[in-house]
Amino acid sequence: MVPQEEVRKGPWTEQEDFQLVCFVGLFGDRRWDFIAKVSGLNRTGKSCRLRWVNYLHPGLKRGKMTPQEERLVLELHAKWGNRWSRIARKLPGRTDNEIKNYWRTHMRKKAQEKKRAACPSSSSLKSSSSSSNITAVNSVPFTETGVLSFYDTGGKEVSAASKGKVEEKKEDDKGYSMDDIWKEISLPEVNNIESVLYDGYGEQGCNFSGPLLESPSWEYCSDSLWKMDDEEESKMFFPTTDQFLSCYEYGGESSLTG
DNA sequence: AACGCGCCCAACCGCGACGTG
DNA sequence: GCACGTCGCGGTTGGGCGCGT
Repeated sequence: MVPQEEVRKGPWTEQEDFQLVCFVGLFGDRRWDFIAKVSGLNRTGKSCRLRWVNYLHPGLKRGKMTPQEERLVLELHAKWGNRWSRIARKLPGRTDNEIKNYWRTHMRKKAQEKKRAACPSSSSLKSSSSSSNITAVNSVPFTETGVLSFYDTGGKEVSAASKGKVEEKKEDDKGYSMDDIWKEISLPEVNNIESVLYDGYGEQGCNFSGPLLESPSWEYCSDSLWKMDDEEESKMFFPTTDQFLSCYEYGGESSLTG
């Protein structure tokens, strides 16, 4: 499955993003190897999939986790351990990678804080940032020594707590290029995120049919591509090339040719 | 102002699961 | 039943950026 030419690695360019978005729009987000080939991107299907799932998917949220999401992550991690993708399915707009990264950084920090708290002698408690918002730290799977074994799966201490709503939040803290892309596609500003992380959110996958849906041109995929059943896939509507490309003013390089 | 450090996140890798011929 | 190709997941890494000294 190695293309003739050398496979590109490393950061994606806007042009590549654009191409990938186009081809995913045309062929769906299943046939990654196929997309990788026909798109002309010298990327592996794997790389394309990752880029789409973690960055280009229209339903993605960006920005910091809300306290509710943080709680949910804690809770679900305690329940399921490092099943990041599974956890991600309960957090609309969040990817497994994002959650994984979040857990890695934030929870490690918490572990250190807790460790320090357990050993007050080392009183250099400088920790600053993200601890302020988290209220459910108790459910973090610390070991008995107080040290968080980061990659230990949790599995206990499931607090029955907190199924919260995702609060509104501003997500503009980073002006990312893809945001510009979606803007270019004339999408409305993200409305209030009222998506409720209710208990029965369901294993059938995240449903972005709500306010997260940003671009009208993505309606056909926004709630199905994220985690799509085969059945849904078969029902899925794909626009024609013209329909799709017109959304992007393809060839007009008005949007994101770099 | 310069430097060092830590955080954050995008991307890669390896491996197992799954589907198909 | 087996081999091969593809996909998905979890773990890891490297670079950019912000903040503190």
